[in-house]
Amino acid sequence: MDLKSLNYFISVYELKSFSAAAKACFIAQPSVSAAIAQLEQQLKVTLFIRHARGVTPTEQGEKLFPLAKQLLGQAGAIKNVFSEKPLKKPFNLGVTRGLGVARMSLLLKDFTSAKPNVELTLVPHNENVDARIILKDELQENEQYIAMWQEDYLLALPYDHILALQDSINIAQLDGLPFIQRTPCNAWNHLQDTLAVAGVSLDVRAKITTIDYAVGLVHAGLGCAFLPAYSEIIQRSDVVFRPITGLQLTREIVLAYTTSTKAINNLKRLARKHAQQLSE
Amino acid sequence: MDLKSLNYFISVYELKSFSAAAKACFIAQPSVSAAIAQLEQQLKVTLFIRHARGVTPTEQGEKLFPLAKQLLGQAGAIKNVFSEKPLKKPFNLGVTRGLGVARMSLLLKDFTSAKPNVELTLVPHNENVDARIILKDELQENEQYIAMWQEDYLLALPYDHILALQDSINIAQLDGLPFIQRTPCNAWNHLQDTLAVAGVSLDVRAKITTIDYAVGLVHAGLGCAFLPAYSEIIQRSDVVFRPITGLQLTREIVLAYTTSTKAINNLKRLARKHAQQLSE
DNA sequence: AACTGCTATAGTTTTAATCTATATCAAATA
DNA sequence: TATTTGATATAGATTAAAACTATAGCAGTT
Repeated sequence: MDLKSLNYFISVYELKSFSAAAKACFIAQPSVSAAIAQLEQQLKVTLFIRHARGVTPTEQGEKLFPLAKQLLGQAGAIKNVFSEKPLKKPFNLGVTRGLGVARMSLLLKDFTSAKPNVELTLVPHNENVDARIILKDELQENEQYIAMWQEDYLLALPYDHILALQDSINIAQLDGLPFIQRTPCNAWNHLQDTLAVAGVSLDVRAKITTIDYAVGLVHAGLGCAFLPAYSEIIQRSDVVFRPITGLQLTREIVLAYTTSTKAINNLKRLARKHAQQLSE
Repeated sequence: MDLKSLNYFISVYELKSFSAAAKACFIAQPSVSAAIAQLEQQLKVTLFIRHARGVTPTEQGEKLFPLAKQLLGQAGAIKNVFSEKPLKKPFNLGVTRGLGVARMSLLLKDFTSAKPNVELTLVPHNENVDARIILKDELQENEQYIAMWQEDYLLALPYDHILALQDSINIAQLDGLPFIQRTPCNAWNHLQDTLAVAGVSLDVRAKITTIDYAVGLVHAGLGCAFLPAYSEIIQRSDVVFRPITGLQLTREIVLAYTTSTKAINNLKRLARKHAQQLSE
């Protein structure tokens, strides 16, 4: 298993086709065929079901994809570590909780790379800022905004949880379930209200502030959690996300600003780009 | 850049010798020489200074080592993902905050893999448990323990912070420094006491519960933090850890238990093994 | 000074990746 | 229904890369 064959795997996965992947990777189709077959042999799993027209990933293929993506991303990051370094200049960005460190890092990395003279400082979102990334609920009257990310709240389950076999979960099935409570969180309050009406109670095993840690504990088997299902936690193959029937909660994340400077316009552009990328 | 050449790099780095690495990797020395030269050309950096007898890593080589190690570790983990799966059976493990999700995951993965009939549940450390992993300070009278991890509290700095150029930081240099406060944390209280005596005050920019998030914000440039410097955060190349002169604080993490069952003995063995590994 | 131990270079051999050609199969189209 | 199209798999050839053996060159040790 090497980076190149994983790159071919990712390409096949995304394009659902050996020949398309071969084109994308500028090699011949039989090379892709052989590389995937070799990878399957090395990992002792079947990664794709071959059809007359294209391929579909197996469960194992689905599991490998985010892992391969991450590994290649990290390899790319290693290469980046050794390139040039820019100078800096203050830009205060307010951030609210639970935005997702990884996607924020990608955005902020782009922002600071695109303008080498910008020195970013992250501050709590209720301080004096140049711009801020917050929940739409948190917008103030003097602020304009652009939409960034929108996420449904879903039930996070360990991948081997019995309920993970269902496409969705009904309220009654939550009764007595070990649960990780995220607090403070409006959605949690909504969930509690809905459960109370239905006469359902949860077995709260931990109270956690950060989404990342909540996901980590779901994975470790501590219980389930009700979380905004954004891309970087959905991509985890070890945690499954399922909608709760009759409970539809969404949060919207926006870039808020009061005046448009050059740096803010640049950030707006990047925010749109990153919002678009993550919705694909 | 591929996994194989990074593996050779790691071997050279650890053995400080091309020929020793060649032996360890079961290839000829000139192949190692060529592979490292190729890697240096690809990354456009010099990784090792060649001596008549052996090599020493450059600053860039030092920087690449943890990154390469992590990448290879992750690649190995991908391979592990596709091996067999065991059945389960309850074992309640209490865990205190700030243990480090990654190293805990490795320990717990080993634990659950070694005994396929054990179903691990993580619970807060003050509940009824089979065993718990806690700070030594948190030990109770009826508990025995084995030592696991010991960590000095160090100042975490963004890698490009001016203070990062020093080997250690004196108290006066902390005055007015943007800071991420970790709370609740005994070491923070000690730090505050020491600073108060010295007439030094910090510019606290955020209050964070989790160590991981604190490190994330240090990296993002929000400020510095005073954190236990355990392996997985030390390995980050984007955050530098420095001792504070005249301030020596250490925390000890232990595996605590009241009775010895088979599963606990197995966990004890693994805890020792993991403690040993992380001290190398 | 001679010996030892190391890295680098040169040229050769081996291995792996990739190529072209084409068989086979299923889906789409006329 | 027959034909065409588009896809993956297999076979054999070609190319590129990895690794080899041999040895030069240099510094350190005895």
